[in-house]
Parts: sequence; C-alpha cells; structure tokens
Amino acid sequence: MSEFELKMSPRATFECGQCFRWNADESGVYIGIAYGKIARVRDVSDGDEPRAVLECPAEDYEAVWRDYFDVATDYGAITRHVSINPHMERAAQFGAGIRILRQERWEALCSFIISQCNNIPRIKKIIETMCTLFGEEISDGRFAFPSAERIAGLNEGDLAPLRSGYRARYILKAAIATAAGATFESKADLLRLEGVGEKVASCVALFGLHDLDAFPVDTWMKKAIANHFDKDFDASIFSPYAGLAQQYMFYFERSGKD
DNA sequence: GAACAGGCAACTC
DNA sequence: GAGTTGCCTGTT
Repeated sequence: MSEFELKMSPRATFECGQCFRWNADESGVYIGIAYGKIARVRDVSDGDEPRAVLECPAEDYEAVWRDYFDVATDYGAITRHVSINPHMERAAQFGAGIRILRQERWEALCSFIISQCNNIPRIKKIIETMCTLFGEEISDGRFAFPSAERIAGLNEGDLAPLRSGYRARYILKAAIATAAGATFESKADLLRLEGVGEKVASCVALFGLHDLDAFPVDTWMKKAIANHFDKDFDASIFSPYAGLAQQYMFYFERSGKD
C-alpha cells in the first residue's frame, strides 16, 4: 500500500453531491470504490490549504486515481475565474478543496437516473444493493459497480430488490444503450435516453463526461440562484467553468452557513 | 392517511 | 411553451 498526497478536501469533495460510493468510517477516513478499485482518503489539512492522503496500491494510483481526482487541473485558477462576486467568493471559500471527480460514464449515468426524486441516503442504498447483487466482489464484502453489460442482461423483475420503482425501466434502457456501444459524448446525446432530462443529463455531463461547463439545476440550485442573483441569471457568466461554480453554490447553499 | 422528495414524460391548454 | 399529472417507494 502506498500513500499519495492530494490537494483536496475529502469532505467537500465527497459530500458535495457528485458521488455516492465514498463513505466516512468512524474515524472520518473515507473509503470508496471506482473503476473496480478501492482506496482510502484521509484529511491531513493543517492550515489554509486543503490536503489529503490517498492510500492505495501504487499501480492503482497511476491507473485510476490520478485521473479520477483530477490532479492535473489547476483548481486555484478556475476557482478565481468563477469567484465573480462576494457571494461566490464566500461559496468558493466554504467549498475549498472540492474536486470534480472523473467518474465512470456508465456509473454516473445510472447513479443520476436513480437520483431523480430521491434523497441521498436512499440513492446510496439503491446503488449499494445494486453493486452487492450484480457487481464483482473486489474484496471482502466490497463490490464494484456492475457493468452495463451485466445490467443489460437483466429484466425489471431482477431489479425489483433495488426498490428503485419506475426508474428500473430507465436503468435497463440506459444499460442496454451503453452495452450496445452507444457513445454519450455530450449532454445532447444523454437527453435522447428515456428517463434522462435536463437535470440528470447535466449531472452526467459534469461528473461522467467531465464537461466542466455543465450546470445542473435542482431545487437547491433554484434557491441559491433566487437568493443571490438577479432574475436574468445565466450560468454562462461562469463559462467555461460553470460546473465548478455550481458545485460551490450547491454545497454552500445546502450547508445553511449562508 | 396524505403529502412530499435533489425528476421525467406525456398530456393539456 | 407553460402548466399539470402520474409514476414507485420510503419517510414524515
């Protein structure tokens, strides 16, 4: 096992609503699974700069985590770009150390289909059940996210234990399209899927395609916009990094620290 | 028991 | 094209 330092805040990154498979243990260390690999991340910040240590096999860092945690992007520069007014400066301060994870496309698509009209604990529960039932076991009791091919071979009855309700049909359709080799390169591509509307497509574009200009608007974002911007608000004021602005706004609004 | 929840699609005017 | 409603399920 090796250790790698990351300039990020685990809490801000994992609790800002972008991912569902990172959970803190009793000592506050986050354990997560992505791309079929498992890792631990702990906060080691001492002063202003958010810092974390990632524990994983060295080969996994090269193969998966370096890109996943987006270490090559200069977040200082793009944070300054979106800090266009005092409110955004405060939001960016509060969310300091947020990184937009480069998640797997299929996992992001499936996860955000499940997210519609659902709260985070329930979304996590459905996803974990799905992984346990259909994912590959990668270590004791820990499962990878199931492949689109595996899900595409199931039917609605197979998905019934997830209790995902009417979303089950959307999950299957997305899995079949993905397994059949459909390429989702943009939000417009995603919008053609049944059960994928503006909000879900924006989330998948931002978190699964790393389109940093995607700007998902849910009820929290509607509140944030209403509270802090004019009626003629347009996310393009943050372009081409509206997605990072969205994460800061969302995380800050939900914190109630405003 | 009814309303609601971090949405979508199909339908109405 | 703006507004309304049904949809599964779990929680309040």
